[in-house]
Amino acid sequence: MHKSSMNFWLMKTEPDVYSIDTLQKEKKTPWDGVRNYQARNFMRDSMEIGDKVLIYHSNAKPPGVVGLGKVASAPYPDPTDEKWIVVDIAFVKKFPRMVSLYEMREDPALKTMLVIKKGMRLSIQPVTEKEYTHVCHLAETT
DNA sequence: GCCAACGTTGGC
DNA sequence: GCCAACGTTGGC
Repeated sequence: MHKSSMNFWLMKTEPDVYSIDTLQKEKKTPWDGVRNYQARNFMRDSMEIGDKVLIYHSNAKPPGVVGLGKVASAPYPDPTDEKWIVVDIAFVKKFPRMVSLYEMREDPALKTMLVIKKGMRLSIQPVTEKEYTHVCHLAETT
């Protein structure tokens, strides 16, 4: 059974470990190190090549969405631990400015986003197309 | 299978 | 650096 509609995601990375700038330089990377079953299942069962991704800097000052990526491979074993899996994520663009967590929280249009919920640690989250588009729009406006 | 202890995430 | 929230581990 195949899904045909495009999916949208938010994927967290700690900029001290792997930032949007590194992704821009490398153009594509295996999204390794995911050690949470729910996040793994999203990669394994729901992601499709071409899905659009908000790249989010966690453990940053401030935290927020810094740019865009896209899913660039089918799932395959995590090279750092073959019990887990990765997908490749390709660089798409770096935003002219960060859309901070604070700003997303304040925006009524984004009140359903998972990332703004207290205690939400999930490192890969589905977002709606509307949320995705709205975050992109915020990034392109002041 | 329960659940207390422990480890991790990640905002603040 | 603190600690709330959550996920995992392991004894029973």
